[in-house]
Amino acid sequence: MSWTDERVETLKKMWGEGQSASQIAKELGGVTRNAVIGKVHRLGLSNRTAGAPAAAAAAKPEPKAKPAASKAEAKPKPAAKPAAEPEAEAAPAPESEEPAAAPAPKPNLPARKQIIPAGQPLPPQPSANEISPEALAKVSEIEKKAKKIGLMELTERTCKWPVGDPATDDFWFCGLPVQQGKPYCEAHVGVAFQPMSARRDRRR
DNA sequence: CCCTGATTCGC
DNA sequence: GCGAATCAGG
Repeated sequence: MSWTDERVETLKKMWGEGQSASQIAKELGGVTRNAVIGKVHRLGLSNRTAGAPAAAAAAKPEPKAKPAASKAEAKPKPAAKPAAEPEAEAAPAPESEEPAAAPAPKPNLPARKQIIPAGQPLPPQPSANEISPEALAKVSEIEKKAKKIGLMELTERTCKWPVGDPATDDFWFCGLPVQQGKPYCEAHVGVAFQPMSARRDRRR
């Protein structure tokens, strides 16, 4: 893979958005995070434009002539196509950059057909046992791949999700690699940290 | 150990 | 210019 214009553009964009080098590398594909970092430095944008780019520009207005060879400018473009470039430079107004730049147009399908109660005892609290079908399916699926480790094998980055009855032989911990920070693997994090379901239907 | 970016240096 | 290896943290 080489640093084509597009790839560099993606790199710039993502780096500007604060994405990590590894994330960028993953996105681009065919490169390692080292390559990305190396390129970032070569491009001279090791300094992320974050926080107050406008302020930095105002405080340090470099009277530098731009050697930018504008290819688009040389050609008189008939307004045939509104090929608008999302490139915004020299914006007088302070840009409010959103850290969450997810261009993924997720079709929020209301596939919430029914609520499936979790069959497993939930470690945190068996309170709101309302897990999305997807998450549940995910869990039962990874449960097959679970390393099924014992209490002694638990380390700081093994999923500590218990499965089975502790009073039985058939008891083990998931043991898969945890999601950074969390005590569980990705799948189990999904069911462990549910977005506070509206739990107001208390009996009274 | 996982991750982060920064730097070096042979290619 | 490129990026793996390495360094230096978190």
